[in-house]
Amino acid sequence: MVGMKIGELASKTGISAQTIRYYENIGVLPEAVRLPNGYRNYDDTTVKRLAFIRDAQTSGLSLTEIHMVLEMKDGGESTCDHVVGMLGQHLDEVDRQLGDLQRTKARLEQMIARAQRMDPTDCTDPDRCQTIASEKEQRRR
Amino acid sequence: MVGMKIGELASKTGISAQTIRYYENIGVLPEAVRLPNGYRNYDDTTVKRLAFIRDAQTSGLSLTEIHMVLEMKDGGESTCDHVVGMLGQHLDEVDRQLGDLQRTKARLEQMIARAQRMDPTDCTDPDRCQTIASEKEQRRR
DNA sequence: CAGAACGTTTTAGCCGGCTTTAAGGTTTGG
DNA sequence: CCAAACCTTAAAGCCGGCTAAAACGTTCTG
Repeated sequence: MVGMKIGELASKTGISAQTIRYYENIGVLPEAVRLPNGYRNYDDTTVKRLAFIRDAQTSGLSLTEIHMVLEMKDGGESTCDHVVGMLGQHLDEVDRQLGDLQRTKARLEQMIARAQRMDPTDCTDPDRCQTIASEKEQRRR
Repeated sequence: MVGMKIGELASKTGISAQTIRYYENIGVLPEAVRLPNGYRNYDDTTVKRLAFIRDAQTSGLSLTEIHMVLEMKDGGESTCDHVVGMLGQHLDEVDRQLGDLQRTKARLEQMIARAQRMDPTDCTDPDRCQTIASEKEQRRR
């Protein structure tokens, strides 16, 4: 089993053949070696590389960033410092998103609670929804 | 000040004129009344409606969902039950996203910690990054 | 030896929420 | 009276990460 075609690589990795070609297009995969008939030929290094891509994606890295890391690796540079820096930036971003999401959650819970103790006949203003209206507006009432 | 043109509405609400037209296109704003010269003319109900849209967006509702709520309101139906149901679904979704994000955060922290106690000369495998490689792979080493 | 099941390419579409561009018409200020 | 600043429309572009379609060539299976 020295090589495989794109379909086998796809079923081995769970990544569709179209997506694998797309990855080659945008550069996260190098140009594949071709068989005499023009078919792409892969070996296990590409299986590993795709696993790496999936891992990196799961960690929230974009394909562009993964591309950058892989380019440096392909160029033989040491990437650990760079990778750690990028991961730190990502962690910051994830923290920001967590904060946003927690505020959104609090908002939603407040609104649901408010809606449940509200008289439905209050729902009359055609340009306002008492349930969704901002807290500022709510306090003013 | 009985009416205003789109520019004034834009500066009053902080929502750009293009976006306001876009909202009219997709239906979250009703078709604006026109002045004799064809210019859109707005009053304060639209200011309120845009504030409502921003509030609903901040609560994580998509324009499509906001559109649905506003359509029901415009049709005179009581929307509280419906809105509460939608908010509940959103809360579930937000919880799911929070879980994802917390797992991602844990992953990132683990990777950063691992990278910092790692020997940079280990960074040799051209298809693997020791820092980003999956936990499963890490344990196997 | 047919036809299914692969492979190839280029191109376009999707999601959401805008933003930009092009090519005009109207109004306002000095 | 002219230019700047507003307004109008329709259409295209953007972000990311694919997915699908069309139109073709190759290889495997019965």
